[in-house]
Amino acid sequence: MAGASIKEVARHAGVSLGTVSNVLNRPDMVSPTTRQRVLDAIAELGYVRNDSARQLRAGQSRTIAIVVLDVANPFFTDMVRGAEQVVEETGAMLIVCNSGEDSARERRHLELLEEQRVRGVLITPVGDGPQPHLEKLIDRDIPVVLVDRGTGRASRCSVAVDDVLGGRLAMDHLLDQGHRRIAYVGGPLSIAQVAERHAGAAAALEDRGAGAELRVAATTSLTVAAGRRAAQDLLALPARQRPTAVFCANDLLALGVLQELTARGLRVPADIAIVGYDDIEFAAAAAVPLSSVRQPREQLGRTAAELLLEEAEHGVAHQHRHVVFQPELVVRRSSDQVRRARR
Amino acid sequence: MAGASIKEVARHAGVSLGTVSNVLNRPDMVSPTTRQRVLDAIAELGYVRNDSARQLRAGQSRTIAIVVLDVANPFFTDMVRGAEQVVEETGAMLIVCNSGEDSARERRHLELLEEQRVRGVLITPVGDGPQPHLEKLIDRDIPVVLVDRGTGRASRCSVAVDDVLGGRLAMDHLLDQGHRRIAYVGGPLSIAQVAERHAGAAAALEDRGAGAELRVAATTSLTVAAGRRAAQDLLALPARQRPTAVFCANDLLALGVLQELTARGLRVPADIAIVGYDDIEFAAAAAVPLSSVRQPREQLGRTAAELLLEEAEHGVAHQHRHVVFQPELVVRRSSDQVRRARR
DNA sequence: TATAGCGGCTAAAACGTTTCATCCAGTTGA
DNA sequence: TCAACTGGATGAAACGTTTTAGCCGCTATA
Repeated sequence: MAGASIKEVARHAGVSLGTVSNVLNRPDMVSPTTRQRVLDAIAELGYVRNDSARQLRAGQSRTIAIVVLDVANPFFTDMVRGAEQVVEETGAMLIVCNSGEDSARERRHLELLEEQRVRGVLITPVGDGPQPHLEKLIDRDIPVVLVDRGTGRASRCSVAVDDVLGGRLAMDHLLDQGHRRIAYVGGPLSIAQVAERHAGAAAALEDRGAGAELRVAATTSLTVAAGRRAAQDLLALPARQRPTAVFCANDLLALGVLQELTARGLRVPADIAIVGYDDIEFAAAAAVPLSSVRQPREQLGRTAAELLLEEAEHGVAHQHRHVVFQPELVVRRSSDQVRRARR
Repeated sequence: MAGASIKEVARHAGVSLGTVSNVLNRPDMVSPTTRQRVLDAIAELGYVRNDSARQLRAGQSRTIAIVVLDVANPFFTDMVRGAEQVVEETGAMLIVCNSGEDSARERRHLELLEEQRVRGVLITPVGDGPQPHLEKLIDRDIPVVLVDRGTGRASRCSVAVDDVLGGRLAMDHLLDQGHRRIAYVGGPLSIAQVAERHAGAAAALEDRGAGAELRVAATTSLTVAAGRRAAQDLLALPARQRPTAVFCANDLLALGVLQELTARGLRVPADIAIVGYDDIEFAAAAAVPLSSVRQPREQLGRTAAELLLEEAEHGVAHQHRHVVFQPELVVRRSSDQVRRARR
């Protein structure tokens, strides 16, 4: 029972091998009576298609992969859910791979995906430099869509949110609130999003921040724990260098900073204001509700998946596109001086 | 360049097909000089193994799947990370599938996984009843390990946390704090964890809760949004029926309840106390730090993966095991009457 | 000197599909 | 009555691996 092949089904139903295949793939090309005989045989033998053989013949799988930086970061899981919606409508399967911000793991995953001849890859790449493994996929005509990551490259589609603008929004807001010593918490800078959000903040400062300064507190990853450590570093500074506001590269960091500051007895935003990035669901529910730069998380995943499917379908005729969404600042208590007064 | 097969590599290196295969799979069986010739050819042609063909021949893939109830729930992503650690050490690949608490999607995923002849499946099943698709996998000798879900069945391994005990811990704590009208927020009850946590709470009440009552506020899913709706329902009750404490089936619900109560101007824990379940990272960082029943999230994933690999390796010789971890109550401000007084 | 053993390699079969060229028996049209 | 077509089925080839049996030339042993 376990492991009947198409051949045994054929024998059992007294028909040829090709006929069984037809029943499976274009049922209306076979007469109702034989079709039924075949279906009965299938049911009786508990036959299940062997996808390896199918793929081998087809040269391609019906699987699409999404490679994210951190599967435990709600920003990415929301993105995954968006992509899922689109992919599953087509009967394909979305598999989720986690690079964990580790470029060796990323490479390993891409190698395996290439061996599997996946139909396409959605990826938020770890590094910012040249991406030989991605190029290799593209050489093989496996469509690649960069997610949450713009690109000048004409060789692939991309879906991104304007991170420079996001950085500007956050910085402008903090400057508006009267802050003059501001820290940017994030890292590693090799992650493009981290660098661009910083660039935006720096540009805003440049434009109008006479007398203001932006210090970088580098982290090694984008997690709550890293945020806590960064906060410790900031608190170790001499009082007159200590920032009055912190802009974090993502919400996990911001939550970590918030936890550590609170644990050390500082008040947010009275002593130090915080702005995060992503606006994950938990930002609004934090001990002090977190101001954050909102990204259209599910939309990002949906759009990326749509571009990928389009490319997979149209092949060479496909025109690469670069979709850029606008972020939006959501001000909550963690950076709101007015409410602070009211508190 | 895109799509060289082993055959072309062989021709290019002037050697037979089997030799190339040997270079790939048991390099020391082939002499250094030919080995190098083959490796050169591989590099030059950009050859990449075709996993479909490999699997077809092997009859099995090197992929392990984990099917979770909600990929956006940090509890599950932590579990996934635990499983990843173990699986990747073996060179296999872990693919993450999301059933979204939807049994049709779960079935669809299992069908696809079966077609792919995955080496094994880690799953937190949606329903509690008989599980025909799981049985089907097992009939096919595909190992299945139930995660976060105990079972009496002898036909598979399982890894779980004692949910009845967890429910007891939460309820005992609330009773200790003097609460007498308590609500259990969770659902659907067809999810075993939901039912067992409730059972534990009910048992605790039975044991010692003279004069106390436990009302069930059923939800349709285990999300923040569902928690908010449940809180609205509770607030719609006449004042004298309104509970003074809420025990939630997971932390997402608890955060939702917390948000809604706060938005409606109620104080936590003064007006209503809350205890959650899972102790996800965000529980401690919530507006009011959340008491929660802690589960060993990553450990759960690691152990499950280890059991699965063991079964996959030893085949029939394998003895099914059922590992049960103990949960632990973490009391924070959301249910702490002492701190409430101090506040 | 015959024999056995061995390292290194080859040739061919097998895995389970899908597809393509054929074939066959009816039916239609002239 | 014959040719042309048609719907429904068949048989075989092909996809790219891995594995197994076997071959060949060499060395060590008796």
